[in-house]
Amino acid sequence: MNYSRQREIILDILKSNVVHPTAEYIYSILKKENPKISLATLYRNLNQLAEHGIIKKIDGLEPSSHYDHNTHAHYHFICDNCKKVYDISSKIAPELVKRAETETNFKIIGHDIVFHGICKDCQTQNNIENRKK
Amino acid sequence: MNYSRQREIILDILKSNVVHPTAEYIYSILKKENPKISLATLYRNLNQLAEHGIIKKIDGLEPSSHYDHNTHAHYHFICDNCKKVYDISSKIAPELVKRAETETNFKIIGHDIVFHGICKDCQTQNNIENRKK
DNA sequence: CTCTAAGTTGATAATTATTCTCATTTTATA
DNA sequence: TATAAAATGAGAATAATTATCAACTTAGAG
Repeated sequence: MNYSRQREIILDILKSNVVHPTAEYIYSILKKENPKISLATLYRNLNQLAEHGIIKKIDGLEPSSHYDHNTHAHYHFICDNCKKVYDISSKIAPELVKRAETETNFKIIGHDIVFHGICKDCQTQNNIENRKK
Repeated sequence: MNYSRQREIILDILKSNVVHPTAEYIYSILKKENPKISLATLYRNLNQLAEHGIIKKIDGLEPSSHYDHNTHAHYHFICDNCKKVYDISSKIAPELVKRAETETNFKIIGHDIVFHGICKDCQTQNNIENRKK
């Protein structure tokens, strides 16, 4: 990764923000310092920084939502290979929420956990033909 | 909510699927039974079913990604009112992952937790002027 | 029953977030 | 300092989702 002034500014903005902003917000700050900067440059650099582990991209299960008829409290697992989404039961939930509430003093109404890794099918058969995306 | 044949079919498809599908996948099935059905109808009904708590929409923090310079293992809290995203530390993580692995036999590589509720600012000041979206 | 208001639909345009393309400029190094 | 690789800005393209609107359904009151 070569040096770039733009990337440095983007990283500075992220470092000075506690409430992990969206690309849109970062861009609004960015333009003050560098009105010519392109939105593509911002996205390119955010992705690049994330790939190099310098920042983290926070989102759920990529671009599109998934829909689940099971409305009981439970968690999800998405397979990195075949992209299928499985259920995981949630016995640990109440303890988790209590700890988070104590730590923050926020009122916690709900939470979602998404695990990812390799599902059983993809572990056993070297499930390349089902690779997605 | 009035009865609708389309909504019934959509719910049936969801109920017969263990690996919580995307709208796109549901639509592909849907068209076999009812080639005239509109994509808008699908999305309308998915949202409606979710609002009524009949199904669950699985995704992260709504439409746009957020970016975080803190790459240490930690969780997030998003305020339902002002939409700000805060960090929460993650002492419970190893136990959580171990339990999920035992339950599923999947290989778990990572996980994300997103809590939501009302942050401290929005609890104390009745923070209506900061309401977002 | 049957009339009517509210709910729902299909078709398609619009919107939002993000990625792609490509000619130009910048960076690192031989 | 020449040059290959990397990065940029501008704008077009894409993907997922929502909005619009006239026509059709549904449910309940009479």
